[in-house]
Amino acid sequence: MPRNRRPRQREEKREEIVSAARILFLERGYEEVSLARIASAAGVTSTTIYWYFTDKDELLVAVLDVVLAESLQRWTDLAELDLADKLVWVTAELKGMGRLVDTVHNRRLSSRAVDTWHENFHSMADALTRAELPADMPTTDAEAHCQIITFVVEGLLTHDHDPATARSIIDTLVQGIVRSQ
Amino acid sequence: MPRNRRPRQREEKREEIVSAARILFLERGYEEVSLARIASAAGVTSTTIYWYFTDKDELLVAVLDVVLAESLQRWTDLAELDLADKLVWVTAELKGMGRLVDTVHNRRLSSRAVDTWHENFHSMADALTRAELPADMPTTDAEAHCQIITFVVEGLLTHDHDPATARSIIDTLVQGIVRSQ
DNA sequence: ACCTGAACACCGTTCAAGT
DNA sequence: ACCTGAACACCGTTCAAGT
Repeated sequence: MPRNRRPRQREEKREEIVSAARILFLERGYEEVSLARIASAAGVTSTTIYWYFTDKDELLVAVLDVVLAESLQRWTDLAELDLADKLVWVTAELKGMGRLVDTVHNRRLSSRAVDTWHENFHSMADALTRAELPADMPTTDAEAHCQIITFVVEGLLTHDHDPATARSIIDTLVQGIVRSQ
Repeated sequence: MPRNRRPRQREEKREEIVSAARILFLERGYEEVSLARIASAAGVTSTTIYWYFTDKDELLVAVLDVVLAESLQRWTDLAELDLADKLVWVTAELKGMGRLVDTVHNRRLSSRAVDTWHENFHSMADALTRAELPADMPTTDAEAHCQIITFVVEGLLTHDHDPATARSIIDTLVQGIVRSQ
């Protein structure tokens, strides 16, 4: 089926570029890695990247999408844990991702694509967090707690502490929520 | 007194560069503003900036220092407010500063100077926050609450919400702390 | 001591040209 | 459709030269 082969190859080349970018972005940081460096790691020329992505920011979004999808998949296995354990898991799972968080916050102001991804990410994180809170919690309180949880997780990711401190911060946070009921 | 005149002029020129950089960094963002643009706003050549600062990051640090010093000065007038009101004031005072917060987090990974400033900032913010918590609060709890407060304030600064939502988030946060006693 | 203009190495991006 | 090499406009930074 020749109709299938081309799209397939295109998809593979695209994934090679994304996975090269992913490794380098996580290792050295978005602004530190040139498209030329990514291209050579993916076995193409830097201009070739523009055949697959409109610009560097859209390549970043593609990387964010795969990273998020993988984490989201693992999140599903956590159903039986309580809130504190889930939050500890998230900070551990996304450890070493602090650079990407900073980059998203930074590029969002210059790139529509990154800004949109960021907005979508937060609505998703919000919905996921909301589901962890007691169903009978008043909406206003729940929304505030969601924001606080998100901010604390982002803070933990971007400021890295040792696991014990992180655990203590999360416990304190969760106790405040539980006690509010 | 000719011994005084030169240092004075040097100080003035330096301040002109810093204040030009400050305006532009806040308006358009650090990475969006070239040294050439700052230089022309300050009435010099871009290479002249290197006579006063070793690189662009050190100019950023100089801007951060004056902005922080001014905010710190105003902070002193708040002695009689309670914690929630102080936090609301901080988020309002530093409104429009979100860009700088993102930039610091971003550049800290590439610049020793920015990283050091960031560390100092957090020890200072920590000490200031600690002083707002009840003196009889156990150290571990107090440290955790300090981190949570800092993360929430940073989150509010970098994700801007309308004042009412910010107020509600801060109230919820402070209630959790008060109830923990 | 202070400031400049020219130059350097690099960057993301564009484009005409190839297959 | 896909990929390239050459070129563009810009960037932070360096440096030899001026005052």
